[in-house]
Amino acid sequence: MSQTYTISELAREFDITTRAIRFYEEHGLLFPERQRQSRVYSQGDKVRLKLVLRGKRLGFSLDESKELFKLYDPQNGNEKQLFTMLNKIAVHRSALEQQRHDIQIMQHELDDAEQHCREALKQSVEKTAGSEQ
Amino acid sequence: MSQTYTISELAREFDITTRAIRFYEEHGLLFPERQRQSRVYSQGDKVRLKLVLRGKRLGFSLDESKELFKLYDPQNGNEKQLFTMLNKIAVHRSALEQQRHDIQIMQHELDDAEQHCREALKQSVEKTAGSEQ
DNA sequence: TTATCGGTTTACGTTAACGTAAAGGATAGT
DNA sequence: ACTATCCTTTACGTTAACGTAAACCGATAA
Repeated sequence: MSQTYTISELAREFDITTRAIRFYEEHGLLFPERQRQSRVYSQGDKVRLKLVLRGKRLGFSLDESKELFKLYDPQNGNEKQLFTMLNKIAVHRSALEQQRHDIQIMQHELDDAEQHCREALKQSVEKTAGSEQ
Repeated sequence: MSQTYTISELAREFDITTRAIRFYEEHGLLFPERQRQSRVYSQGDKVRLKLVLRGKRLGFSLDESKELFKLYDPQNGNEKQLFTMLNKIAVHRSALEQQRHDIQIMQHELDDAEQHCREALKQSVEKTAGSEQ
């Protein structure tokens, strides 16, 4: 038997609320089983949850993450569908490239901002030192 | 005189609606002047708009972008504020690092997905070829 | 002069992603 | 038996980021 998890275990581990986890299930991102009435989450559920949260950090909507799930699992349909998939993969890929680019630029901007900040701080400290007796 | 822009020029250039642009102004991200009643956008406004949209692509909220503006412009306050700024810069920086990491992983996942997809496609094509006369 | 483009304000509508609260079942400890 | 601790469902509330529509002003081309 592979390990399973309760809803609050997952909530603790990923630092989210149980409400959010149930919400993700409601929207078809998780599929826990049941013991009596309680939800029991599999490894697969945990992985999907991780993917959802990673997507969120990149600004993906839940629907977009759901789309990615479809791309990841090997549900190879007919040829037309496979081409559609390849297309979607390409689209996601270029979006990620754009993001990488955006991040690089922002990092440089933060570098500049930090430098300006440090210089201003230096000035400030010197002035203070100069006015001391 | 440096160049200025009308609202619809910016809308076209960045492929957004004028409504969005006015919304950003309402929330203190842009500060166009007025000619009669019409808004006139400066280079600075254009740059800020670009920053906002870049932020959006990375999943930043408008408030977060607004915060970044404060970090970028040289409004060096007192020392305490400067330290606060350095702190915020560090926080943003680590968020960007996290995102870079997330992107790398997702890119690998897309690689895998594409490979699986191509293999399935190959199988499918071979089967079709085999059943031809 | 009338119609057509922009542009404007005001204001209500919408969607996503939960938060929050109410009311209650199941089980374990005292 | 009582309390506490998880879990459940149901349902209304909230925030961000606009969309959409109505009603209107000002310049300009026919």
